[in-house]
Amino acid sequence: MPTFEDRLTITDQLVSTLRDAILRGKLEPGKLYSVYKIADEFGVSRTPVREAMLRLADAGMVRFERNRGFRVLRTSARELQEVFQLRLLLEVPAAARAAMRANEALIAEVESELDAMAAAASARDEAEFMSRDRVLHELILAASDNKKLVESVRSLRFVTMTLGASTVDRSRSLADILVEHRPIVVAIAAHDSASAAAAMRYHIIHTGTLLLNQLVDEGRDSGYLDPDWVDAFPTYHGHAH
Amino acid sequence: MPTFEDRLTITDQLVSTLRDAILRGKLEPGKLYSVYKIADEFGVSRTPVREAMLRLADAGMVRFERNRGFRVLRTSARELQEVFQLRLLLEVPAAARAAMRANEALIAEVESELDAMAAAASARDEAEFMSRDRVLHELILAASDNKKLVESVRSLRFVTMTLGASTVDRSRSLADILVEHRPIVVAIAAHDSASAAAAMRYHIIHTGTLLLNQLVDEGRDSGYLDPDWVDAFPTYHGHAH
DNA sequence: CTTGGCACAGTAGCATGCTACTTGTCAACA
DNA sequence: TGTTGACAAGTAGCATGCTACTGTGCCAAG
Repeated sequence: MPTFEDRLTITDQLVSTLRDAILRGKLEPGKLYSVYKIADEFGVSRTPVREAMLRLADAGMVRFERNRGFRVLRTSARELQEVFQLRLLLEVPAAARAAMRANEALIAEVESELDAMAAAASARDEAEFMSRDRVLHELILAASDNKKLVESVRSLRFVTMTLGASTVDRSRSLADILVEHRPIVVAIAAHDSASAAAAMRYHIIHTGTLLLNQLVDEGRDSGYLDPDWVDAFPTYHGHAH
Repeated sequence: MPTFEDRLTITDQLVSTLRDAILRGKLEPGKLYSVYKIADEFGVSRTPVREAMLRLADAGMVRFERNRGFRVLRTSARELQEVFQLRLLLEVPAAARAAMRANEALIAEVESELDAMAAAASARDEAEFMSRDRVLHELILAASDNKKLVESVRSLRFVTMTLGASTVDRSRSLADILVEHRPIVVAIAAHDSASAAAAMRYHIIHTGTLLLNQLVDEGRDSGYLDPDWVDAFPTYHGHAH
């Protein structure tokens, strides 16, 4: 008896839709919205909208304000630093472990994903590129055989993705980021965990630095920034470079 | 004008209450419950109960089953391994950083907490002991100055706390666990980050091993267990021991 | 004894009703 | 002009109504 996979609830669909809306800037940070209006807009009742927003509130993307509405939260530079510090702690060892555990199937997958990223980069298709980037990182994380690790990083990444909608010339950054991924993939294919770790570390540091600079350049968030955030935690580095 | 702190919503109160109920075994793992009955029991409507359970479902403590109820999930050995692998990745560097950043205030706090743990241990007050243990770990994590790190570990710990209610002689383990905390605190007070990392690593490994063995001894979860889970990820160790 | 189907009770998911509270407006007034 | 205060609009939070769906038990047919 083929038990059908539970069909998605309206709430589940709204979580994705509304999260995308926030990430794409359709719901603007800092502004107040109401469950009433969102529900009308989507032609559903208030309940699933509220439940979806509560999930996003849990993830730190919005905040409910009693009897006023909910506010889309602006990612602060501080948060960005915290996220990239955690990604260093999690993804660098994960890359090393992926290199240790890599089999032919995984190697084929990551190489295929890298090719797709290259294609998206030369096509200047930023959305596709970012999507492929995410998948590649998740492949590497999944290879470490720890589901909670994958979930942790996934939720961390949502925080940073809010910034993707800003209007900066990315053509160069896109190529840059691509170049950083190749040594990770190569190291994994060669079962060279130290190199994989080093390459992943370099990549995450570079990406984080770019995003932080972007935030500062935009004049947002004059708050405290730790210039040494990269070396805040002692970590497994792979080899020095 | 003293803006009063928003009074807690019923949902917020229920999240704590119901989570405690699960951790204390009042809601039994594997059993099906219904929002209807819980709502009646607490004298509130179904909505806040449902919203609270949805938060716990997000945290992985329960799972809703369509038109059937919600099931309290049993922590599997697999999950336990994953949690302790992540805690190694996060708390060991955090301990090292805490040692680097420690000031008089922090040192006083952790030492005070350690004393309280010792008192609770000799009084065989397991609940108090576990509570102090949690606070000590959170102090160390908070010293790393990364709120998302604190939150990540906090949610990870909830998963393992489900096991606390089982009936095993803990008097020895209690003393054991206390002994492991002292070198962490001493290293932090001495600003010796390598020793702090090594002590934290040893502690987490020992605690994880104890809980895993307990699970296996109880015959639960015959599933796959990686005997080398400790060394799965290359990490910063502090010094060898 | 086995099988099948059929009524029945119980539930999540969604829709909607209701209320206390917050904020903004604007007129009356000092 | 500046201040106040009643009033209106809008909202989250909670309560409740409604429905399609699920598993269970009974009973009859084989």
